[in-house]
Amino acid sequence: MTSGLAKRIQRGATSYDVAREAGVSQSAVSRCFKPGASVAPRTREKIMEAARALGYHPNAIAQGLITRRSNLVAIIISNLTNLYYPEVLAELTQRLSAQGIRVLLFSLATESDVDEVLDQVWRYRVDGAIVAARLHPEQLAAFADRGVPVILYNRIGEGVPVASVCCDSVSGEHALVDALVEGEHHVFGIIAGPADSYVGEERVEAARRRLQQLGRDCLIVRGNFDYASGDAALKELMRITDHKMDALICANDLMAIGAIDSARINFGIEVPQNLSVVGFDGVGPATWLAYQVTTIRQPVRRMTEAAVAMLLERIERPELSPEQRLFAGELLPGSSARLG
Amino acid sequence: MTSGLAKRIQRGATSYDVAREAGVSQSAVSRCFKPGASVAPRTREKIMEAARALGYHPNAIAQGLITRRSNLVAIIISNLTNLYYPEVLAELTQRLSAQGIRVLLFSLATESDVDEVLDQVWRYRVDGAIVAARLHPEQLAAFADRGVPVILYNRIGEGVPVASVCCDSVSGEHALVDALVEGEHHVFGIIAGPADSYVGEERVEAARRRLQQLGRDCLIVRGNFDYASGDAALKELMRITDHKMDALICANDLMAIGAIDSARINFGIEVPQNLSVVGFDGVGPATWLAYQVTTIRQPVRRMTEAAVAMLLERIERPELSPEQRLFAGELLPGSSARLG
DNA sequence: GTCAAATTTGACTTCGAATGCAAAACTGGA
DNA sequence: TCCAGTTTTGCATTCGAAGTCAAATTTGAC
Repeated sequence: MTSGLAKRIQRGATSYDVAREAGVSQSAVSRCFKPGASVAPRTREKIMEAARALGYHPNAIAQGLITRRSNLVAIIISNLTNLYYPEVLAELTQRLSAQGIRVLLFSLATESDVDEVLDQVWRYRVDGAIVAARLHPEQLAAFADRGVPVILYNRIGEGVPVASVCCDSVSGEHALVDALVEGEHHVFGIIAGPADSYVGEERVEAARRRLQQLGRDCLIVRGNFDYASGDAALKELMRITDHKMDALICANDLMAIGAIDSARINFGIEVPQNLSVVGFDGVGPATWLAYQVTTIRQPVRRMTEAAVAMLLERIERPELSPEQRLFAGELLPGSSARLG
Repeated sequence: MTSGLAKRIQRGATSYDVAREAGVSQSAVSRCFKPGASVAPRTREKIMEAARALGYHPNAIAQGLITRRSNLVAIIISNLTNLYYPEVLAELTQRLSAQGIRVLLFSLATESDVDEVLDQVWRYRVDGAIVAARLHPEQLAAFADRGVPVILYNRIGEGVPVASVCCDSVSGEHALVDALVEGEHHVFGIIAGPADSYVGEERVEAARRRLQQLGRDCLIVRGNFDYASGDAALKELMRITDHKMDALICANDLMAIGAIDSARINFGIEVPQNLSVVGFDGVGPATWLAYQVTTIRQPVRRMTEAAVAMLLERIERPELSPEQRLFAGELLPGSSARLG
């Protein structure tokens, strides 16, 4: 093994190296790695042998340049610490991988990062993007301008038509509210999500409307989707209802869990005997023995599958219309609420 | 705006387009986007103006090809569902982003995927990799062969010298065991992690040894790092100790939580009055009111910071030796154990 | 063995930005 | 105004694989 050869391996052998080693042209090597190309069996064998010997792997960067297909998809997620997203991310990544597509991950710490992130997204010429973060209409429009298909996850393009995959907040909250009302509750509280969360607002609005339709009032306190804010919001609700609240609707499971712990530990309230609590998402801890939260489980597998399928479709056929797919969640009865 | 121009924007304007628009050469455009290059102020202005008008963003793919620097780093994680990893992933991604480096994410569903993942890693000519998954020695060696720096996260290269960042299992478990022994416990149980987890084995071995040094026996049952296996392992331990176990050491927090719930709910055992439980990691739920797990909190921020710094150093200077950095965890006293 | 058809192969160009080098354009001092 | 020195600019080449097209080879029918 010459030093030149060793260096080649270090830097990554090229198709020319393989061609020389196998005594063929670079074109032949290229064809050999392209499924369905015309290469004689003997030639293919020689080339594969040489490729193995040199540790050759086609340079995806060079491929991307000439084919104008990077096989990269950007996944943009704002808060990975929301227990719901890691599962989504793992599913998306594995499904995309299975389709021969790599994931360029962008995790946003603050809103202001978005433009920097988009700059990078454009630079890498991604074939598409899946977004679970809040983007401005102009930012969404930029995707369309550049012909980069996007799928929004659990949010819709506000004002801009964008393809999206969502879990139906309205039907989910209806089911929860109906069951709570059947269960003979009198004072309803709601813990909302942060004001900038699309699903948070949608869920709360759906619950509030349904309660209204059924002739019930409710008090709303804002949280920010985490455990501590569930605790804090519960305290606030107990204060303003003079401890009379007996039904609590939370915009996600994590706040429901915070509220349950707070009720039990800070107030000595029994859940569900004296207070019914319901959540939304169906994340892991919701099913723990201590909580068994009554909640709506999002069909994550079906939703991620749809997101990937829709994205791939649009990469192949950019003219497809911005379909919105809405998935119904499943009511997990749990035991954190007395239902009718 | 001509149709040709519109198309250009669609496909992504090139430096030639910008050059033509600004009336300069492609080289000038290229220099204009390279920090510290020599461009006259007036020229720079013209170019930037044209770039803005055309929505030009340098093609990172083409840059990567010519400079042999993709500015991509692979992050390989086996189980994102382990509550500990999302936090690590978010930190790593944001820190790398801040350094102008993009993350190519690989999430492994099964062991067997590793070789496919590595194939892709080679194809994309990543500048480096951060690995929180079990790789065979030959797989690790492949990184060295190709001159791609790797940092292992919470594991070390078995047999192969590889740079790594770990949280010190031994000192952590020593602290926990010492405190438990001080707390007058008599029957010790351990819930181990899955056999293929490096940190799992290390933690259990450290705890077992320390107990032995202090003259205590212990019973070990294997779990797999999730909530359900904490529950199952607790049941098993209660059975084989004839309900006499009064101290339980878990290889991670999630199993500790499963065990606490199981003890309280399935056996009516008070924690920590009748049973002390300790964990490891310091993940979010460990601090919830219902648990307040006595545990070792890993210094995730410092660890991820170190991992990124070490990786960047090695990308610049590949000859650097495979340093191992060990971070001490912090004992979170919690209230799931009676300590001395 | 011949010849047309089918298959396989290689030369050459392309993708878009970076860079060495030489030419061009400035700068300021005399 | 001229010239040496400096800064700015453009030409031409490069990175590595894909794809077009024409040349070379193989195939098989007669």
